[in-house]
Amino acid sequence: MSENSPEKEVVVKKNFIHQIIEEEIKAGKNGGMVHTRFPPEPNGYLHIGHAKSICLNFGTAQKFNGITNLRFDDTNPSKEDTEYVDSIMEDVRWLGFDWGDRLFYASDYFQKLYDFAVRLIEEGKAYVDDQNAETISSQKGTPTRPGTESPFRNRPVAESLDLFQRMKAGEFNEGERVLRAKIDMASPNMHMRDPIIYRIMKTPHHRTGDKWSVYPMYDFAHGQCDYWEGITHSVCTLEFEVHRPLYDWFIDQLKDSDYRPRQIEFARLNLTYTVMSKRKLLQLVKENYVNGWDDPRMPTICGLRRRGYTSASIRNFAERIGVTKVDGVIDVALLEHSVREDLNKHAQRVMGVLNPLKVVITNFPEGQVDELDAVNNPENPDAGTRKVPFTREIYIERDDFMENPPRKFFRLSPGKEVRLRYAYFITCNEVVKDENGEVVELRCTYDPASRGGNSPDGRKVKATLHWVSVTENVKAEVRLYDRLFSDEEPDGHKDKDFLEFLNPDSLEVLDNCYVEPFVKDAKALDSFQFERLGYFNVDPDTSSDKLVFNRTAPLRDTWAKMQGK
RNA sequence: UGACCCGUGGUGUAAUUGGCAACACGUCUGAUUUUGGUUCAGAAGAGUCCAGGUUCGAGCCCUGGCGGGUCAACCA
Repeated sequence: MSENSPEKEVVVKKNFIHQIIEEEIKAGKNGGMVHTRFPPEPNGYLHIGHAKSICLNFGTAQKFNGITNLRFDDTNPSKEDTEYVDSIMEDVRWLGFDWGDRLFYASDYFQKLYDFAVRLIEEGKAYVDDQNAETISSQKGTPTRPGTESPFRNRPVAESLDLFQRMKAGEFNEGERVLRAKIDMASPNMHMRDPIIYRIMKTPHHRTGDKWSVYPMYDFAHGQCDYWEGITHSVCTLEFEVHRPLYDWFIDQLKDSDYRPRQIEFARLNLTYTVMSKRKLLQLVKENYVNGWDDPRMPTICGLRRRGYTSASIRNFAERIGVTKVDGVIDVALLEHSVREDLNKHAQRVMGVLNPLKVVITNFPEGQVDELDAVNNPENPDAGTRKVPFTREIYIERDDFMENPPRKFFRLSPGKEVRLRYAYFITCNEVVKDENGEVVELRCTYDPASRGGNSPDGRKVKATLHWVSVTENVKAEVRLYDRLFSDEEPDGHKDKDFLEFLNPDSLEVLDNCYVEPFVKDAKALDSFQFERLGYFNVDPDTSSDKLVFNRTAPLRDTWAKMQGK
């Protein structure tokens, strides 16, 4: 119904990367071509932080009439899997982006990468090191102290060549030898201290099987892939800033013209009340703190989608937050605002009662069904109207009745008259309680002249209540979500684990809810506004005999806010 | 004590590249309303981390501090 709203395209603001590109184009660089790439590692599901990167990479290319490649950075078979490849493609597509026929894998370049490594050895710019991980690491030095050179650093080229070939042939065990670039063990940049560029791995690769037993490291693969694909702008997050000299060093060895990809770093997205690291998200899933990667409380793309977020709202959000090198934290309220804005314009309105309280209209004929007209979306007259059945017995929201109301409570209470949305004015005459003193039923009378919601005598009422017929309805389960963590920055505490801040009330399941018949044929992911309550969408758990809704976001609620004070 | 990066209302982003700080979210008023939603009108809130300097003029340039982040995986 409103999963996507492509008609309203996102206005792309100018950020510092666009500014750099504009200047380059003015200077005639790359013949005015802009070619970006989105390079996920297939070792987890995409989250809202990746969405920012996706929108940046694809959006930037679109802005400058360029193109974007999708490239899986699959250089570590021990962590990667095709399960993730599929979900990543689905998510990028759902976000509304298209890589055309430019789907690549770092593994496509394994042979070229290997050949390039051989060339570096031949040129005396790389060597095989026989030392183990601990030894190599101890020779690395520290950020303030230079490292020491490996005893194998100056072994004959022929020897390195032979050993590297035998590493590839599988003659050695994992960890026995590595290939290192010969750069500068005294560099103030740790990444330039003879970085390891190939390691032995015997784990089968999800695409190349057991063809290889040596795999390139990220630093040795990424820039070269960019180069071979003709990428002009290699946009990545801030933590790769210190890698840039190494990225450039490899390109320097490789390039045979003026062309070279340019790495530009930006700040990754952080959101209040959530964690964003893949490791932590994986932990939440593995240890069952949530129900899978697509749990609607997760900041994953699939979680947000299941929660009812539209791709348009995520694209708008990505645009709103901007792109800079300042690493900060975005208020989740901005994300929530983005969905409400989109859903307000597009969501079908419907009435649903979450915590039912039975109301008997004593002067309404028994057995009669009154079909009333209701507006489908006040923001969009073209959405038309529908019929809602009204009967002698209805449900209203428990919160909409108070026996002893405070001054500002406009809703129903003994003796008071309110409007039932699209139906009639009713007055509460009697409160029926059970033996515990709990209100179990209200007995009201209606004014037949107020059909449709207006009284001919011009009488005003302060409140309009939503309602659902006791006999004409669809029963449903509704899942209410709150933030997963109770702390603004759950992983921002040095002395406390982020799990300590898990919100025990992040999920509330209501299984005695009633919705008007209109929703009976709703399909998974369809979005609705339950009037006065919020936006809800149909969960895929829905079956033919059980309708399940997720609350995407509540409506702004000034009454709740007043009470909170 | 090293290298690199960053520092503008509560939060995020802007500022025609040197011309008296704007927009969004949030907050608070008020109006409208058959959703205490939406919409509309308005308000409060920073003098741009600090100190010097250049200049008629600095958030933008220079110098020096201070604060924060990243980097010592055979991860990406």
